[in-house]
Amino acid sequence: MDALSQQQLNQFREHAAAYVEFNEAEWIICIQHLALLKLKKKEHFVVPGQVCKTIGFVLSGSVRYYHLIDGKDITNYFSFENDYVSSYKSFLTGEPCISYIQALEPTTILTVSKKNWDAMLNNPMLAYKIERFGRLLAEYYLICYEDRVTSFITQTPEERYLKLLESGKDIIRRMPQHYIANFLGITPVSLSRIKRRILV
Amino acid sequence: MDALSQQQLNQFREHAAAYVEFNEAEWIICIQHLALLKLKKKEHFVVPGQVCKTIGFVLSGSVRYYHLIDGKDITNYFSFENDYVSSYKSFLTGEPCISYIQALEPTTILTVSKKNWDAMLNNPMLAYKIERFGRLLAEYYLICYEDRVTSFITQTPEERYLKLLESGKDIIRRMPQHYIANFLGITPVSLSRIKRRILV
DNA sequence: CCAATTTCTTATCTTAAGATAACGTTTTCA
DNA sequence: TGAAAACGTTATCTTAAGATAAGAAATTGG
Repeated sequence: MDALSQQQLNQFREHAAAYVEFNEAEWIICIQHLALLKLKKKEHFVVPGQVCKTIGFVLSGSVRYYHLIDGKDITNYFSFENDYVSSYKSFLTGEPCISYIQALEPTTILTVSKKNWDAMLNNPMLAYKIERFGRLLAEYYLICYEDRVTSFITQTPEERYLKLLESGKDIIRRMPQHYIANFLGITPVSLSRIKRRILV
Repeated sequence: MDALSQQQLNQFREHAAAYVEFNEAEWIICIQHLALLKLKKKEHFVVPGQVCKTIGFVLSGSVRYYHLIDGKDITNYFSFENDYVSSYKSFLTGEPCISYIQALEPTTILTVSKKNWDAMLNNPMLAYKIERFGRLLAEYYLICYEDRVTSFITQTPEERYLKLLESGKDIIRRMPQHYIANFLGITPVSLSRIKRRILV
């Protein structure tokens, strides 16, 4: 486990500032709870059966969430630089994960272990701001997932793909098509057909 | 806007205790920020275009979240007694809602307006516990939505229905089938066929 | 209590997605 | 750099979902 550079800490601090700003005293305590995780391409952040013991902030690189169902690899989600990464359910509840999270390229992640997360929540110097940070973070992802559920309920695969073309530039640009297909809830073959239908 | 009875306040307090317990001093301030909303059957908690200005706790009754897409009514979600109800995205961001939330029967809801919610977050007596309450609430629904997205990605409609039979007793028992169908991401006709397939 | 509405099923037809395999292209990495 | 793996498209066949309509059963509400 390497040490975090000043630049990496600043990158996180700047993005966290969207939720909560730490003063110097708080920040000094805070950074004692952070660690750096480097993943090589294809290394896993977590695998099914394990409890996800950390929550991470992607400093660089990208990860993919996926399931293996009857031997088939099904992509569920992506996180890029400046996104957070965790199997939230497992991290929050302590239940084992059901999905894989894998680095798609060399990836550096700032991590907080569950132990340190709880320590910060119990540290009077930090508790209030960490509660707030946690609330805003959970609310952000709640909204993401709410939107995604709505898209499954109200849109066709073709409509979901068209929407992704508009608002999912990172995913479209950086992810292979068969991952995107799963993310949209369809097979790669089906996405290929949709693309052709759209051209006509 | 009627007053909340002691019993209604206790009902909420007991359920909120799963997230945070208020002492008497805090509780006295807290209840000044709560209100009671009674909805008749088919009345709306919020409609598209409106900003959702309250978050609610269902004391009794039930509500349905739905969209009108090309004139078609598509059910997205349900809340029953002791669930929370809100168009979270709209409540949290101040953007207009995109869905309807409608009472399915006479329904009583304990509500907190956005103004009062923010007031509690800014009240030093309450801020910490409200932040915590908000975090745990958002985390709870985040996990619900995460599971639901995963079910769309990894399961067939038939598998989703079988799972709901196991773990969605309230929905199965109390909701008409065409609402359940939409909730599963399919049409009512399709759900009817699935039910027959399962019997054979 | 009865007419109106809602709900569910069934049937038919259409459309699109899943499964599988083949093939050419691109990428990977040893 | 060259063999292997990964990727995207296309074709075929199968399966299931969507659209629509009709009719029976259940529920509702005046």
